[in-house]
Amino acid sequence: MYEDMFIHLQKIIRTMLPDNTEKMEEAAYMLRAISNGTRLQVIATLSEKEELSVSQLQEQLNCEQSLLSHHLTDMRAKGVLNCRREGKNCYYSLKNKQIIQILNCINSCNCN
Amino acid sequence: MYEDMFIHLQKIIRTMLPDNTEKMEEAAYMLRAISNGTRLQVIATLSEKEELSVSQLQEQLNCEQSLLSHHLTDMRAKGVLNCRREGKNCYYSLKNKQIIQILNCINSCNCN
DNA sequence: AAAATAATTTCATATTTTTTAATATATTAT
DNA sequence: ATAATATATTAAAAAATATGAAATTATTTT
Repeated sequence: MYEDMFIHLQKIIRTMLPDNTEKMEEAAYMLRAISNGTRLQVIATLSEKEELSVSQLQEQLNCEQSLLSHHLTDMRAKGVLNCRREGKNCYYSLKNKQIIQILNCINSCNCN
Repeated sequence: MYEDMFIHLQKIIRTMLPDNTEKMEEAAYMLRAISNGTRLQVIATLSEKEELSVSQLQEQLNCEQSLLSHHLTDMRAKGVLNCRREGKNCYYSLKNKQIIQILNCINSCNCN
């Protein structure tokens, strides 16, 4: 559905004004695609391992097969992840590594 | 409940590893506190106007009274917003302006 | 071709989140 | 004290999301 969720979200945020209800809804919709423990784990794992099959992810995350597949399918549909089939396996990777920055930027803000 | 959602989220992210399920869940929980159109609107509006009463926000966002109140109450509980009573009015403000950076950083990342 | 493996899909259920309506509380104005 | 205004709370309904089980598809191995 979405080519690249990060770029998409970025575009929305760039052009959004507080009173633009639609844009805000869309940005929220994108954020919700990652606002889940398992999904954050997927993102964090793939930021380290580059590419992993569903079963490899399953092992790492200790997540039930079907549930993980549901999450992966949806994250792919929303442009968070990429998927490549090789034989029996499906290898998932981050569509855009910059998505990690959503986490990193929070990390690197100089607070007081 | 949470003193400052941003700081809290920051701490979690700083110390989180892909395999730390609990931390990931907590980070996701925090992100969900802002992954909603109305809530993003509140944040964006308060980043411009500093402090607004519920009815002022209501007007700006064109959001039903009770619904807005629910959102505000929850965002306050999760440390996103601050609230100050003055007479009949309750003035809400961002607890930590850096929360805008969650949006801004997405905006300012140099892509590809 | 049958069995095995990897992953997705479908469907039903559970849980969470959002929304609405009605009521309650707190403060100020009359 | 009563009425009016601003906001919060409670309770219920509606909508969205997450979860798990079973069936299905795709590919490889035997």
